[in-house]
Amino acid sequence: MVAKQNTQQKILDAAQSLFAETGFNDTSLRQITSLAEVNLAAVNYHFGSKKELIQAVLQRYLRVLMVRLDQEFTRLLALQQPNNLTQVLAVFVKPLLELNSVHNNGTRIFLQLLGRGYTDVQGHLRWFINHNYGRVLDKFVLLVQQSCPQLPASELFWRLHFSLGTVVFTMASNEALAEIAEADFSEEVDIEGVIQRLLPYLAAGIAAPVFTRSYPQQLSRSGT
Amino acid sequence: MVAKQNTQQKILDAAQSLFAETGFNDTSLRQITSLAEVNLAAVNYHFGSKKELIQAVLQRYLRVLMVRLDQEFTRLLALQQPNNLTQVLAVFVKPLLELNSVHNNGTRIFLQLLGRGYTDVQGHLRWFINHNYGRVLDKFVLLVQQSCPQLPASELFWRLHFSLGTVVFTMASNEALAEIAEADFSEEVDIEGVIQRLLPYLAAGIAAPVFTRSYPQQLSRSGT
DNA sequence: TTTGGATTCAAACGTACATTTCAAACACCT
DNA sequence: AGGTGTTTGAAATGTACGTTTGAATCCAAA
Repeated sequence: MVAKQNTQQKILDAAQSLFAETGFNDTSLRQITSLAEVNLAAVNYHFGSKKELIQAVLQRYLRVLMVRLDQEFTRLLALQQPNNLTQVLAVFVKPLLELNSVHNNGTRIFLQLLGRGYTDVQGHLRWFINHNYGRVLDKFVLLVQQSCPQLPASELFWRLHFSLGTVVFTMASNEALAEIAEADFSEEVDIEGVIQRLLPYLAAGIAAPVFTRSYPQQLSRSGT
Repeated sequence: MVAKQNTQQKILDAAQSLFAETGFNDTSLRQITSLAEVNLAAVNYHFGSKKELIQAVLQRYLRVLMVRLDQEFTRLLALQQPNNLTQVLAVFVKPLLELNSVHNNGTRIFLQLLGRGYTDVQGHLRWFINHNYGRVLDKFVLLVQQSCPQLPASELFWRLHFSLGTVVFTMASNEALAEIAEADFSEEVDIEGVIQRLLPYLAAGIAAPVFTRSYPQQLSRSGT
């Protein structure tokens, strides 16, 4: 009984690190089982397939995160008043940082996994999250809508996905960026610092004045 | 002579589409040569290896784009005065759209390739671009610095990479996003429209007020 | 028309992968 | 202690990949 849990945990722990670092497709079961020090067949025995292992790795975090996010969103919605956009975005911070209780560096690993998932296996993770947690995310969209009533729905759609891209890419490149930042500015980079740098950027981007047609015509005045 | 060019072109054309759609690692030479209707060995004969094919695909666009960007950056720098940030960002638009003359849908394909390259093969493309075109990009950073003199260098570094993430992720997910947008808002989505939507978002994010330590403490007080 | 380098072709090579198999080892229950 | 269902182990299976090979074919210059 203990042994089974142990093997599953060892696989999950090894898998998440390799997945976060190298991506899902570029990490082999042999690398995972070798790092986890378990037999190659253990993955298929305990999880069925590589695909299901990927889901299990993500679910370990998503389950915890989404419950917490749902709480926060529901709380803000209950206030029955428009909330400041930065406030709305800031509710992500605590639930995300609490993922460190799921596992060491859980926040960083989860966000890296998210980045990998959205770019590696095109469309799959997007569908999975929307299918399982769409109701939670709808609350978030509603909150943003309330705090930016001037924003058309389609513009909001694009800007939220721009923001998703910002987060996801930043986290997928986290290691490289942190290295450069430490070399060029000798500043220590932890995941919380990056998140805090992200918030004002995202808030300003989402709430930016909307584009009007006259805009690009002005720009291209010196040519077509 | 004609035949050789023809085969190389056919390979490049087939490869770029598949790379953009499926990613570099998840596209096999067999898929490429099958779509191009050439022999499997042709890739290794004409390009040496898959890695060199990837570089050739990217270089076809990078060469054209970087020359044009360099022109624009140099022109703006010569003005000897701070330029509006939106103006600086807008200089990307024309050179990017001119990639459509390299190939049909060249702009979309190149940006998708860029997205794939920055996330698929971790660090490789970043190094390649920095190594070959670092001097061009430095001019861009200088321009942004001039238009946002209040921004510390390290903050600028992060925000430019946030922006890179926004662009790159948006383009890598372009197809999925366009589908959703058309289904939910029945709006036609072309690459130019996405770029024009991106500009105000990026400009606002980059120029956002800088984060201060007291900031999150204000937030938890329930309102600004 | 012959020649010789450039290109194409079918086939094979070696490697790595996810998954399966089945016997051995294990843990728990009576 | 003995039997049962669960877990582990080493090995094999079949598939797909990037690359290589060497003969066949093409094509322009002699």
